[in-house]
Amino acid sequence: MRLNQKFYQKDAVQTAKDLLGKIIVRKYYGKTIKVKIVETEAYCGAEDKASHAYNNKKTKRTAPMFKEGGHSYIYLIYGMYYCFNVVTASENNPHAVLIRAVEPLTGIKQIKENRQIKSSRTEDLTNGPGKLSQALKINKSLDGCSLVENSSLYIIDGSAENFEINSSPRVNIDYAEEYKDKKWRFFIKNNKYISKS
DNA sequence: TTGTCGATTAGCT
DNA sequence: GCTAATCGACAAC
Repeated sequence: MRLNQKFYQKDAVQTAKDLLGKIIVRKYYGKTIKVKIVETEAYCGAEDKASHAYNNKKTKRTAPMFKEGGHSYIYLIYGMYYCFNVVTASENNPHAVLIRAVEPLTGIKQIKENRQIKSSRTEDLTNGPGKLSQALKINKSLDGCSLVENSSLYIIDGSAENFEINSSPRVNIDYAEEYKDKKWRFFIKNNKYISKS
């Protein structure tokens, strides 16, 4: 079942943990790809120095972060990769969860078409934020859309499997001073699709 | 209008 | 471990 509005109305840290094990559904040209979320990072409100929305900085790029929980926030990084975030909490309270890695479930043929990599390892297809966006054909046209209403990108419940959640400091945010050591990166323990050990 | 640089990745040493 | 690739958002002028 699709996750409802209420699921996203929590702070980013709580939602980041709750999103582990959930399924992202991506549809285009009549094709469907499903992947399981195995790694996330929380970016938490105006106080978080690692966040693009630190100090309530609202710009053209960060505007979706100020929407109500349940919208997407997608931006271009390093001129070549997109990062996919899920906006959480309430309107004008800029929380977001970066999806860092997923495990392919269905549509692996489509994913391989989108990725075009030399490596034959399935693990290399989606084990990083830029990789999974490429794999799912996620781009600016989906920026700011509602994951509760949109029919080509949304998130559903996972299976009732049990797993253990690990946490660690977030990746590549050395500039964030006292916030860089916060353990706001969450991942499923022992899953081989996470981006780094 | 211009210059800087990033919540990354792949390929090479 | 190191670094090029490649773009638009952002801030300074």
